[in-house]
Amino acid sequence: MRQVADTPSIWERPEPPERRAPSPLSRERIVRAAVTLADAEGLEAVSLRKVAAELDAGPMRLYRYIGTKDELLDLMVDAVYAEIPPPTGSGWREVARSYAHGIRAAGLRHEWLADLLDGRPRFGPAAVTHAEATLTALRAAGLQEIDTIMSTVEVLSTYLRGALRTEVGERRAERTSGLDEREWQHAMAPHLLAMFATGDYPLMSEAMHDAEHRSATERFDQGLGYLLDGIEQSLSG
Amino acid sequence: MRQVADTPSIWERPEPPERRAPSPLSRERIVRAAVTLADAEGLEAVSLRKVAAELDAGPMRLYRYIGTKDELLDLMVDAVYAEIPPPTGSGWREVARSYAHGIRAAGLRHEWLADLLDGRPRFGPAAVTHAEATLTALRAAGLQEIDTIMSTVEVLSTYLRGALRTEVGERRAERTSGLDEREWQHAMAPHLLAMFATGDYPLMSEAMHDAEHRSATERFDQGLGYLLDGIEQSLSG
DNA sequence: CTCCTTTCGATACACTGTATCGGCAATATA
DNA sequence: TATATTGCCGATACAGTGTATCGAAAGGAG
Repeated sequence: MRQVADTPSIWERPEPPERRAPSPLSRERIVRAAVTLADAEGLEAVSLRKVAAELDAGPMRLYRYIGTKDELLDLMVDAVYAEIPPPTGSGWREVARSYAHGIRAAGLRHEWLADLLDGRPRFGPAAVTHAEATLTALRAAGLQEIDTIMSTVEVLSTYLRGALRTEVGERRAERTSGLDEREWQHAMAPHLLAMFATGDYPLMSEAMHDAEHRSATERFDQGLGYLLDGIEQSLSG
Repeated sequence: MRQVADTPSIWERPEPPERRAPSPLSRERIVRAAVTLADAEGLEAVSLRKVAAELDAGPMRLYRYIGTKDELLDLMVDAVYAEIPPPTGSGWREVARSYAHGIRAAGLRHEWLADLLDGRPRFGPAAVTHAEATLTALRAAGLQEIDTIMSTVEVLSTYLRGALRTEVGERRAERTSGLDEREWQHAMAPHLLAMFATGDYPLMSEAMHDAEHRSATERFDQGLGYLLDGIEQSLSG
C-alpha cells in the first residue's frame, strides 16, 4: 500500500476540488469564438480572458494553441478570407468587380476586418488560396502578363482597404452619433454650426447643403469604376 | 495667532515635501509630446503616463486639457493636418496629385497616422481648413460642379487611406523581418517555401519570381494615375 | 487674515497580455 | 501492475493600461 510517511488518513485529507470535464478545444473553435465576440461586441472586446471564458477554459489554456494574441488576430483574418468566394466572371472587369465586392461584403459582415487589414502581406492558407484564385480568374478572363495582373490586384486591394475603412468608419460615426444623440448634438453640432457660420468655409458649406447624397454602395462603385476605367485605358494604350 | 488645538509645534510638524515648479502645460505641448513619442517609439508607446512623464507632470494633470485618450489621438491627427501644405497646381490633375502627395508625405513622416485615419469624418480645425483649401484649389483649377469636386476628393482620400496603410504595413513588415531576421527565416520562410513547393499556387510563384519589383512610390503613382485617368474620362464623357 | 475655487497628485480599480510554477492525468516504461 | 515521465493547464503574479475619486495645496477675493 502506498502511503507516504506524513500523509494523513483519508478522513483528514480534503477532497480535491471537483474537476469539470474539459471543454473540447481547437484553433478553429478559438477563432470562431473570437470572431463571434468581435462581431457582437467589437474588436476591443476580444480579450484572451473573454474568449477563453466563452470556451469554458482558463485564459492560459489558449496558449497551447496560439503563441500570442496577435497570432489569434491573424487567424481571425484568415478565417474571414475563408468565407470569401473566389472571384468569377468572364471579362476581367467582371472578375475585378467580383473580387472587390466579395471582400467588401466580408468587411461589412465583420467590421473589425478593416482594423486588422493593415497592409502587411498575409500568408494564411485561406488568404493565399483566395489570392491565387483571383490571379487565376484574372488571367483566364483575358489579362495575360503577370505584371498587369499584379498591378491590377495591387491597386484594387489598396482601394479596397481604404474604402472599407471609410465605410466602416462612417457606419461607426453614425451609430455612435445616433446612440448618444443627446451628447452629439450637445458636443459636435454646435462646433460645426459655429465653423460654418464664420463663412470661412464656403465650399464645405456648399458641399454639405447642395451636394447630392449618395449611398455608400454607390460611392464605392463609382470609385471602383474610375479605377477600372483607368486600368482599361492603360491596357489599350 | 492661528494655532488649532492639537497642532504640534513647528518642531514636531514634518516639512511638506518640496514642490518643484510646475512645468508649463498646454494642449499644444501635450500633443507635441505625444507626436514626438509616437514618431520615436510607435503609437503603442503613447500612454498618458508616458506623455505626462515627458512633460514633468502627473498623468491626471492631462485631464485638465483633454477629456479622454481618444481625444488626444484626435488632436494628434489634426496636428498632422496642420503640417500638410494646401494643394497647389494649375490643372485639376496637378492639384489632385499635390493633394495626394502632401498627405502621403505626412503619413510617411508619421507612420502612426495610417492607424488613426479610420474614415470617420474629421472636424478638427486644421483638417477642415485643409479640406476647404483642397476644394477651393480644385474649383479654381477647373472643376466647377460641387458634385464633381466632392466625388474626386472622396475617391482620392479613400485611395490614399488604403495606400498609406499598404505602404506603412510593408515598411513595418520589412523592418521586423529585417530586425529579427533570424526568427523570420526560421518561422516564415519555410512556410512560404513549403507552400510554393506544393505547386498549388503557380501564379503566386510566377508573381514572386517573374514580376518586376517596383518601388512603393512607383506603385502609389501608378494607382493614382489610374484613378485620375478614370476621373478624367468621366468628365469628358 | 479668512474663505472659496481651481488645480493637481496620490491612490485605487478594473482590465489587459503573458511569464512562471506547481500539481494533476494520461501515457510510457519496467 | 507499479512506477516514472511527460504534457497539459489552472492559479498566481506582474507590469502596464485608461480613468474615477478624493484630499490637499495654491491662488484669488472679500
